[in-house]
Amino acid sequence: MARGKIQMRRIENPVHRQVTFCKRRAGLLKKANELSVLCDADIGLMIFSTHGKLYELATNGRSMEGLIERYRKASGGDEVGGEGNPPPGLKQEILMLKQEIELLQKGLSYISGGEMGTLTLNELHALERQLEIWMREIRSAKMEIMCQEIQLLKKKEGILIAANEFLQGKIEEQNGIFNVPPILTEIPQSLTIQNEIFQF
Amino acid sequence: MARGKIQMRRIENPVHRQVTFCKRRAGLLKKANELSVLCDADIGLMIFSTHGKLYELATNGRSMEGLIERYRKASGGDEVGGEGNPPPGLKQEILMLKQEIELLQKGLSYISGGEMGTLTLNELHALERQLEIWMREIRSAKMEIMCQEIQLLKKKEGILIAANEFLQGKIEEQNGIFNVPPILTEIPQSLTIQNEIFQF
DNA sequence: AACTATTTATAAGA
DNA sequence: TTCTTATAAATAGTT
Repeated sequence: MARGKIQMRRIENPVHRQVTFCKRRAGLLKKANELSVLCDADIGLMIFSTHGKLYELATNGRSMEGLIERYRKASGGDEVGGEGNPPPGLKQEILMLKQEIELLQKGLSYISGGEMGTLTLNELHALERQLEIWMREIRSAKMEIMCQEIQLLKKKEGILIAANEFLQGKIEEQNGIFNVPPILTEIPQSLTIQNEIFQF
Repeated sequence: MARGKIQMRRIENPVHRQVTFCKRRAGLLKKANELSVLCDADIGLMIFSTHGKLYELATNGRSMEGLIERYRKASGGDEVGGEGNPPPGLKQEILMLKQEIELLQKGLSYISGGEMGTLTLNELHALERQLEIWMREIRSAKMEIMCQEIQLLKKKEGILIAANEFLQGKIEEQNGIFNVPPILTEIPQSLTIQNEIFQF
């Protein structure tokens, strides 16, 4: 928000990221406090830095524990922990997933400052390949959702344009000789919804 | 912050207060999300309106419950622990990993032909970001290992070349006038071990 | 819900 | 980290 816009995604440069974290963390805490004071709201805020350090705020003299209790009551409370339902045929799937997660756990504990040498180069390769696959799958899932959305919006667009033309006709019909210019028969590219959807 | 400053105390007019609550609540949630995305931080935010209504945010695909668990460990920390004692500070790590795995499991069950609609687009975005981070980390871990290996191999190469030269000298010395061509004083680039390592 | 005149927040640079 | 400053964002008061 200054000296140029920034893209809303993870800041790659670690120094920049750290600086921004400090500044925006302070800003966020301030805003939370202001909202609390101005509107008499109780706010609990927990911020965990990438490395796990905690920054917290509980406003109006509340304790975080108290707010957590209230959260539990307010958020629908006790989820029935019960199980009752591995859809049959999925057990295979689940076993496979467990294995994949096992690999991932190993990878994560290695990555997260765990002991060196826990993972071999080969295991790292396997992990990387797995991640690439997952990433591709996630991307295509995302794409599918977005495409559906686009289809829907295009359909809506078509309907609106048709309606517009119809109304246009009506107006011209009623006005007889008055010549009313078309209102919207084509939507400028820059306003097309795709641009919003793909900004993620 | 507009059309005039306001005092930083409870807004008395209930209508103004409600309007401001809406606007600033939206702003706060947005800011929290931005901090999370830009700096890769996990954030939990609970807002209770004056009348007790809850508004919440848990970023990066985390669950509020998971964040609360992490909060408990990070803040008070009832360090007693039963057993052979995980090196302090690692418990944080473990909690974080548990959350990541939670997210991953969700993602995997979705990916692996699970029911559509289990994951929202937002959760997919979070997953994708997480995978990208892991991938980067794995790649740099791999790089480090490979670089070490290269160092090692270069050292070995140096030693072998030196030994080779030494033996060469010995032979020439013993053979007197016989002129034996050098066997290996330089390793052709194409045979250097780097090429094998980097082909992954 | 929209609209803007202002106030704030903050990215980049030092 | 802290300060500065040009700019982007948020938002108070109004319609």
